[in-house]
Amino acid sequence: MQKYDPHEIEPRWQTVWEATGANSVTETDGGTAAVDKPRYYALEMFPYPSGDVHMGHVRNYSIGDVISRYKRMQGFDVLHPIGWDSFGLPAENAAIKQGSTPAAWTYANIDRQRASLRRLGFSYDWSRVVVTSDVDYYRWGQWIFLKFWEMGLVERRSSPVNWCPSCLTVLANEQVLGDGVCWRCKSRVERKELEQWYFKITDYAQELLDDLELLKGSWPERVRQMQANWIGRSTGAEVDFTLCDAAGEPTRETITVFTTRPDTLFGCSFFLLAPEHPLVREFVVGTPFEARALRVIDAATSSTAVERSKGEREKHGAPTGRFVVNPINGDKVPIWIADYVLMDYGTGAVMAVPSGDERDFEFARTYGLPIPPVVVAEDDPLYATLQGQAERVQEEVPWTEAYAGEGIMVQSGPFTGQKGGKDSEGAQAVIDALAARGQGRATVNFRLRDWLISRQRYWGNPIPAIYCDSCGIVPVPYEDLPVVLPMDIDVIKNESLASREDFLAVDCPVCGRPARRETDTMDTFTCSSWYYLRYTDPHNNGAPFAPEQVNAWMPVDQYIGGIEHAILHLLYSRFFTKGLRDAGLLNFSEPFTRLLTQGMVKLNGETMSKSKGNVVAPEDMIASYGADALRIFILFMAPPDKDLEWEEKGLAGIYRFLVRIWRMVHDLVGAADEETLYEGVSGGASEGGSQSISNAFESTSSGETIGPAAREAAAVLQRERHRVVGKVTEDVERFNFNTAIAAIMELANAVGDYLRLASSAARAADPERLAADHEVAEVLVKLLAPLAPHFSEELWQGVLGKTATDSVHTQAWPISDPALALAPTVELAVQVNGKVRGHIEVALDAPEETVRAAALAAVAAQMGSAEPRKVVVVPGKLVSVVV
RNA sequence: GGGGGUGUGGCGGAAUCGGCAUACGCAGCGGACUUAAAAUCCGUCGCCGCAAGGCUUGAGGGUUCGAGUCCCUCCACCCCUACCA
Repeated sequence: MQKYDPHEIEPRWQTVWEATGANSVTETDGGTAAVDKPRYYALEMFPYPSGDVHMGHVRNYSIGDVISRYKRMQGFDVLHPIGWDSFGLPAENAAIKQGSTPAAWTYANIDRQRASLRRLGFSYDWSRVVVTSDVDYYRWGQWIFLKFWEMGLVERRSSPVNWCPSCLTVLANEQVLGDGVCWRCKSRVERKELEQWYFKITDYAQELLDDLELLKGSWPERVRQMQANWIGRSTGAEVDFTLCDAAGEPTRETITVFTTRPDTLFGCSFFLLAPEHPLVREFVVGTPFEARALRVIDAATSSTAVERSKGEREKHGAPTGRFVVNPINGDKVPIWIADYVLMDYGTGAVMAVPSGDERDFEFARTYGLPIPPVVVAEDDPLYATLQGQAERVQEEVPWTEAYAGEGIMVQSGPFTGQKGGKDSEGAQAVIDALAARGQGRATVNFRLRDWLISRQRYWGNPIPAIYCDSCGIVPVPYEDLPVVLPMDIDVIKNESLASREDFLAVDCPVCGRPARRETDTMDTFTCSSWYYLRYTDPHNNGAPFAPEQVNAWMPVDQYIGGIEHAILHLLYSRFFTKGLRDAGLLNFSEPFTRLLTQGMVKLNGETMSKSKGNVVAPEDMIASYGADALRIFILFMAPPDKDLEWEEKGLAGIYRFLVRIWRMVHDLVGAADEETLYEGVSGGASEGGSQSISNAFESTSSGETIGPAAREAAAVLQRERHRVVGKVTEDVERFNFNTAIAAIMELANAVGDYLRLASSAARAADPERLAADHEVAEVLVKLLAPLAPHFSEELWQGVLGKTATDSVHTQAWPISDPALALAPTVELAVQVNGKVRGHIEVALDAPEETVRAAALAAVAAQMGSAEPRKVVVVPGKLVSVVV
């Protein structure tokens, strides 16, 4: 018997599988002909080539590989691709640090990661690799940009953004550190008004929200909730307030606000504008209010969006000296500037109702503004006081905080007495009254903002636009694509696309005169928003993908990745899918039918990270125990969606498990010899010895038949086999890989019990026995095939005597016969008053009366003279006696 | 503040529909084998107790013949999100 040597076995099978195209899909003629196998698209989020493969990748890709291999054995034609998300800022930073170019650094990392993924034995179709920084890919990203532009989904407009004056680029909010400095150079980030490119994802806000319903049950609830919150739909009303001139007289102009509580309109005692609101300066310049107002504006605008939301909650504001008229009651209320009003939500203007809104309440207290109560809880003493009161109370309410809940409207003119609250009858009544006068209307607001996609960065996909002095901003014609990104930009010398004349210079496609190219590149999230579509047709030279290919494979049946992408990547991908559908290129609306978000791999309760110096390198683990053991271990230690605690001893245990199976399979088919059968484990740090041991073989008179205890063990094994096949199948379907592996271990334990009792000589002498044993060995190896592919293939072809054309990975998944999993008798627990007091063994099909009698007899002693009041018989489980 | 989640032995975890809590593994302990060690194999392993027995799924209550699981109250921790009008 050969020793289990993963270091020899694993590379050998990897080479064979690649040479035979074992992991490619079976369709042959471009996917147009019907394939008799059902298709299955298994996808893991592709890696960013930031360095070596880490344990998070191993976990992510192990999950995907088990699903892929399992589905293949179930008879599916499986698409299981891999690629690299290779544009992005880290490449530029690393290039500067290492004196290299982003391209050189990126492609070197891809090569290293590719080698690691190969060593792990993942069943990728290596002929379909997609690398987003390859021109063959990103040119189609440009094509999609143009398509979206054509559809009106691209917009170039001005808005306040985070700007790093040292890096000379806009930064995403998450790239601004908590104290308002650039994550890379630590210089102070500024708010700047800049023209940028946007994708109008808000056009799809409602559909992106509605379609989350389609994903119910197949996406984690958490992710659906996060997306729903992010989209943030609010129902309410727009209300038009009439603006007064500097003298305080009403004009014909109005300012519109959005509110979710029109029922509180009578409680509006002041009116707020965001510091960035264009009207603010107009109001205060040259007035006594100017100095104070400017201080508030400066303080608010110099801080970043992040700072403004994370800093202390103290509210700052200043009066503008102007007034508006409340359309519902004609009240003239002052306009203030407030730093908690956001310019980019709603209209940038807010009607303040301090009695009904916590923030307005705080602001009113700070600046001594009135707090008239308008919606009061019925059981609040204030309700009784105000109910019949004719005169309006503008003074402070006796509350210490605003009341934002449901209640009854008071001091609200004709609406007094109606129910108030969010989406209440009162709210609807107020909307109707406003609408009748043309001063308001029901509306819906979303928190979702348009997607700012332009970056002043070199290492990204160039935006295909041209600036012409006479024609303005012009799209690059489709036939002129790709706009090729120069690979040799010297980021160390601070070179950029803007400094490259050969890139910049272009003739205007409309008028033919000299023009300049756009030098901004696209956010890398645009690259990852459609890569899964390209996998279905990765070498297409005439289009991003052919409709028949993409529609045949998509949507992805199972998507697997980290929870950190719960919002951005997954939302952007959903948007792209809907956009491309509306472009007529796709016939589906959601890209990922099922989503699994895997947990993190931790060490001593902490996330592994280079900076903490607690990284466990997969390559080291492969070197010690092999890829198969590593894969099983990472799946065994926790359910896939939970964080898992790394423990090297656990990995050694899995290695021992594999060695044990290795021996058992040899033993079952009579390929083991006493000399080597129980040889020591040679993995890890220890050297193996070669001591054989004598087993407690049951002695038989002739040595040619197995004894009664062994026969019983064989019967148990047979039942275990069917039970475990059923259990593993169920568990893999549910992604409970940890319990699937535990079940295989249980089968191994049954095999061990059997082998210990039945001598190899006795087994060899009985052809029927030998055939049954061989079958058990095959089942064991097949169950392990998705988990430990090399190990299983070696046993399949090397020990079970199968041929190379008969790979274990093309075998049919084993079938369980539930009837054969059942023992002839079952043991039932007998409870007396809820406590287990005894056990009985009864025939599987024993009638209830028999079971009942046996149970009562078994606990007669415990019951004493007491008469049973009630007896509950739960077939196959227990008998519960009440006395 | 809002949303989501988690709490079970020394540790990772199991219990899928309300039915014998602690499967499977790790660590530990005892034994066999060995000059010895490693490895392997066998046994043991929730807590208290010499035992009989009692107790045990974050705490407390409830429903039920029966609750880790369902309901109520509370505690702790984690994640996400946040001046969204």
